[in-house]
Amino acid sequence: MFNADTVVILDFETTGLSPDGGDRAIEIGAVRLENGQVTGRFQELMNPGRRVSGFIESYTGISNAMLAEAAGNAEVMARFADFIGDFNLVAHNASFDKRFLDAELARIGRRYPGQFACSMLLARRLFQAAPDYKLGTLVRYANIPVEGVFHRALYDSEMTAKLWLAMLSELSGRCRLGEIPFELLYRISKMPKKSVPGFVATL
DNA sequence: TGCCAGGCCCTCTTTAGGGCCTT
Repeated sequence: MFNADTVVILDFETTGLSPDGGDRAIEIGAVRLENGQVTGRFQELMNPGRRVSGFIESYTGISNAMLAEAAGNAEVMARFADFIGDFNLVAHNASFDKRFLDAELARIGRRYPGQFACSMLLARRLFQAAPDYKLGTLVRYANIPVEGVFHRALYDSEMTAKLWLAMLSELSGRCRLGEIPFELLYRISKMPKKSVPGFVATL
């Protein structure tokens, strides 16, 4: 197998774009990848204690009625902190999900020790010919079958996991490494774009 | 009252501006 590291790939649905501006998580979805296989899934709605906008209802398909029946953020995020444990994390445009994860966990006094990698940054370096770097575009670019609706947390995390595996496959096809550790992917995702092809050729 | 993100990346750049990506 080309990656023996276990990673948790996650996606939040939220009330808006900025936790600093008062926005909250309303759904968390995640898959655990072990040896390239999905070995765990997590999906829960959470009630942020306020109504969400009509825009968010239509964007996510998550209604105020659905959230009214959900457990509160603290209860759900505590379960999610147990799920991620000390594994490394991945999300598409991770700077967004990391802000919400940090904010929601800070509210309940929980932390995570792993590194947080971004599939969008890695795609910009490994799929430089892609037309753009939206999750849906990259999934189609990598010829990953689409069989659900984007903008729900578990589905988007499943698609991000498949994209992550497609990038692992792409990289393993371009180098001689038998196993590609998370640390290497993380390092490539932070490298200047121009230096990536030359670096990969040395592996 | 009125406002409302932020990190990355490119370029007509670095004493900056604007588009992308996430909800």
